[in-house]
Amino acid sequence: MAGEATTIRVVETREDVEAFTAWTETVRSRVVAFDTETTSTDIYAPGFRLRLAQFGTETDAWVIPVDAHQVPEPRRSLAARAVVDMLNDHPRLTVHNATFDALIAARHLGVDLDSLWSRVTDTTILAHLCDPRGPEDGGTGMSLKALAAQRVDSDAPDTATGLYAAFREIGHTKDTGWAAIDLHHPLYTLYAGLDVILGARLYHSLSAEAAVRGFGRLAEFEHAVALVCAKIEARGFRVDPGYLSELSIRLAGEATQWGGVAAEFGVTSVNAPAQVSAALVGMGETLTETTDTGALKVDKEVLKPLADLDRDWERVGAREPNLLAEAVLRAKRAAKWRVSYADAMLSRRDADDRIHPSITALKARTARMSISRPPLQQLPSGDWVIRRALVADFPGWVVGGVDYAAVEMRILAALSGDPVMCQAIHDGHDLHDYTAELIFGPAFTKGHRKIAKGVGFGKVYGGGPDTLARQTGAPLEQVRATLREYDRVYRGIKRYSRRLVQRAEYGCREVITPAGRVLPLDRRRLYAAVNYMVQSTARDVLAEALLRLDERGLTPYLRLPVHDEVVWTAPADIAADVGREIADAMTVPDFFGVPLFTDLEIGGYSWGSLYGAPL
DNA sequence: ACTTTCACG
DNA sequence: ACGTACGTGAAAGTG
Repeated sequence: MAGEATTIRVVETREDVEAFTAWTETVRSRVVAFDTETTSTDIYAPGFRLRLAQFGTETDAWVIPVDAHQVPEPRRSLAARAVVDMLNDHPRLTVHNATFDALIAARHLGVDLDSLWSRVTDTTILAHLCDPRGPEDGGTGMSLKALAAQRVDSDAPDTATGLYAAFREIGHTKDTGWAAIDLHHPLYTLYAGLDVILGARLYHSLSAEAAVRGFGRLAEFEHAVALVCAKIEARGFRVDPGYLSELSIRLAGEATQWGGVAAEFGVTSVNAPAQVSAALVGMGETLTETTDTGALKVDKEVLKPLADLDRDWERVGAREPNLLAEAVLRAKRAAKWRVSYADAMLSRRDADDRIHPSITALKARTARMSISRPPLQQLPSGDWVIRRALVADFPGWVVGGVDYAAVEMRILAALSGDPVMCQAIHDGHDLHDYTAELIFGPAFTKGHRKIAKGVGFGKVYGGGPDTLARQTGAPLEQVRATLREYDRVYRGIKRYSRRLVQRAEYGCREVITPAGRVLPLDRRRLYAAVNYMVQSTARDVLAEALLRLDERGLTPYLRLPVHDEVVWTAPADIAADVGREIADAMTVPDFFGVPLFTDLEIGGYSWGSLYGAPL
C-alpha cells in the first residue's frame, strides 16, 4: 500500500490466537485500528452475528474470525476473549464510524461502552471537522474508501468490487452476501484486513490535520456527543406492534382503494409522474410547473389545488375537485406512510419490541444530526397516527418532549447582536407577534403574523420574495414590503447577514461558527452563509444540551434528539420531575446575551399523545 | 444511476 | 445589478 509492503494475518488455529495476543503486546504504545465484519448492519435484529474482528497498524493487520456459525469451540471463545481483552485494555484505538462497531462490541461481546469509548478516536468525526461536505457537494464524503483514496493511496486496491462479485457467485447480492460469504474466503479476509490498515493510515493523516487546524477541542466534544447518541440508540424506543399491524393493514387498504380510482383514469401507477401528468392533461387540466429536467411537475403542491384541497387537506370549495388528483394524493400518502413508517417500524423491532434507529450525531454540512432506519426525525407531525406507534417503555410510563422556543431566531438575534430583536426577547415577547406589530401596527392579524414569521425564517434560510410568497401564501407585493420593513426595523440582522456573505466573497469561501466549526460554502450559494451559521449553531446548542443531560444522569430517559427538541419517557409518577429536570438542563440562560428557553410537554402512553392521539 | 416525490426541523 | 430558501432519509419509477 502506497508503495509499502503490508501483512494481513488470519487467525486459523489456537496458536494463531496466542500469536495475536503476543502481537497486541508489541503495539501497546501505538494507535491500533479496529473494525468488524457482520452479517448485516442491523445490530439489534434477531439473528445478527459478528463474523470477523480486525485490528491493525499502518503495516500489519490481524483478521480474527469469531462467527459462532463457522468457528468451532473452544477456538471461537478463545478468539472472542482475545478480541475483548484488546478492546478492554488497549490504550489508543481508532475506528471509522466508531458508533457502529462500539455498539456491536457492547451488545455482542459484552464490552463496556464507556470504557471503550474513552480510548477511541473516530476517524469519521475528524474527517467531518476537516471537511463536512458530502461527495455531491464537492467534498470527499465520510466513506473509508473515498477518504483513503484521497489521503492514503489513490491506488489502494478496490476490494469491495471483487467481494461483491464473490457475493454474486454464491447467488447473493451486495446486501445479503455479508451473511453468506465463507468466513475464510480470501477476498473477504483481504477486504477485512485492508480496512484496518487503511483506517490506521487515515487516522494519522486526519489527526495531523485536525491538530494543525486547531480542531482538538471540537473533536473531543464530538466524541462525547456521539457517546450520548450511541447510548440513546442502544436503548431504543419501544413500538406498539399490535397498533402498527392494524395501521399497516388500514393504510394498505386505503392505498389500494385510491389506486383503483386512479386506475379508472388510466393511471396504473400513482408513483409514475409521467403517467399522472399525461392523464391530467388528457382530462383538460393545465399543468404549468416543470421539474429540473423539463417534465411536467405533479407533486402535492401542484395536485392539491386541482383536488380543491388546502395545505391541511381540507376542502376549499374553489373548484370542482379533480378526482384523479385526489386519488393520486391519497394513494401516495397511504403507501408512503405504510411502507416508510409503519412497516419499517414493524420490521426493525428487536425481541423486546424496541427499534434502534441509527443516529449519526455529526452528519450534515452544518453538523446537524441524522436519524435513519427508520427516519424518526421525519415522522408526520400534522397527524398523530404514525407517532402513536412509538410508546413509553412500560405500562404506567409516559412520553414527553422538551423543545427550544424559536431557537434559530434567537440565535440569529444573539449572533447579530441586533438590539431591537434582543430587547424583544428580553422583554418576553413572542418574536413573530412582535415583528408583525412593528410592521403592520397594533391591529395586526393572524395573516400578518404568518407573513412576519415567514420573513423571519426567510432571513435565516436566505429565501427570496418569490419563495416566501409561495411558502406563506401571501401576495408578492406584501411580502416585498414586509422584507423591506424587516430590514429597516432589524438593522443589525441586515448588517450581520451582509457581513457574513461579504467575508465569504472576499476571504475564503467558508463560515466559522462560534463553536469553531469551519463550514465551506458553495461558490454559487454564498447567501447560504447565514443559514449555515444559524443552523449549525443551533445544532451545537442541542449537542451541548445532550452533554449536560448526560452529566445529570438523564440519558436513560432520552429516546430521541430532533434538531431543536428531545423526546423522553419516564414513569408517570416522576414524569413531571424528570421533564422539569430535562427542560432545566437544556435551558441556556445567556447565549451571547440572549436566553434560550425551553417548553416542556408531558404526554400519555404514546408519542402521538403529544399530537392529539387519545392514548 | 438518476429523477421525482414526500416526510421532518 | 440580479436572484437563490437551508439541512436531511427513503421509496418508487425510468432507463
